[in-house]
Amino acid sequence: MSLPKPTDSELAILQELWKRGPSTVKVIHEALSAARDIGYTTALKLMQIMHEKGLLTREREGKTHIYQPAVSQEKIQNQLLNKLVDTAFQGSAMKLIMQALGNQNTSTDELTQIKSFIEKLEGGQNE
Amino acid sequence: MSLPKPTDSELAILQELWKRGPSTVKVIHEALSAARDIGYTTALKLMQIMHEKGLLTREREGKTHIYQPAVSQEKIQNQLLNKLVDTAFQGSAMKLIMQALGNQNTSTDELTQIKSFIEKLEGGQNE
DNA sequence: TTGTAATTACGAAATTATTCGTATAAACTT
DNA sequence: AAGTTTATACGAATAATTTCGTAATTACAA
Repeated sequence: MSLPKPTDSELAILQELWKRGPSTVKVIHEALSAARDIGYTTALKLMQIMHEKGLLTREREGKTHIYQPAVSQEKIQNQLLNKLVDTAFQGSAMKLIMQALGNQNTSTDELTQIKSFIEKLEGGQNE
Repeated sequence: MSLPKPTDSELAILQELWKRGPSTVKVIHEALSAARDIGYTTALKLMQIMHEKGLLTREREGKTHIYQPAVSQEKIQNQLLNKLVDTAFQGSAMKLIMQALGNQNTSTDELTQIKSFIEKLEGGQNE
């Protein structure tokens, strides 16, 4: 049974939690406020919903709740990546990668890193 | 002024149109029906909305409309890719690429293609 | 213990996306 | 021309997401 795909707002909250570690609604609300107007109870409600869905765990600490992601960043990234590959790139990860390489102006340094990563993969596959 | 981001249903319709070329609602409806249950008027309405939004152009031919994408596949792919990089990979295309390479089990042949594509990019950047 | 501030819980409004029923219009058939 | 078929247009129901106001609860302070 797989986890529900986070909505855009939910993903923004997960990002903050991955970055900051376990946090209160207050902290997350302040972080989100930097990027856009959002009421406190809106942030609260979103986090409550995420908790119900199983995207977050929480723990009571006095009167407040401390929230944490219940899923790894990598897992969610892969979930979103798979979806994009399927819906926009005809299921071909290679197409997506080429497109990303071509249009995201990656630095020469990064290109080198990617290349050596590929070589490592090739090594692994042959032996 | 940029084009609106297509929703999931809209993207599915764009995919069919990119694949098949200019098509009627009837044809698209049949294509979508292969993947999931969807009423004819639902498909029609979606395409009408996409036309209003500027995602599709259309031309009358007798009593029917022939629809076409008003945007290139590449452009939409980049739009979605950019969004994913921003919202899920901290703005780093390289992170996304590495993640895709690691988890989408790309074949050795494809890896080679990607590598030579990178080399071409590196060449272009240095000269 | 009463009051105040901070936090959560709840419910519902607002927004966006999806779905489809019914009415209307156009073209073809007889 | 009247009837049949095929398509569009329109409006509204349903569903999913986002939003926030208000009430209840908790902890702390006076």
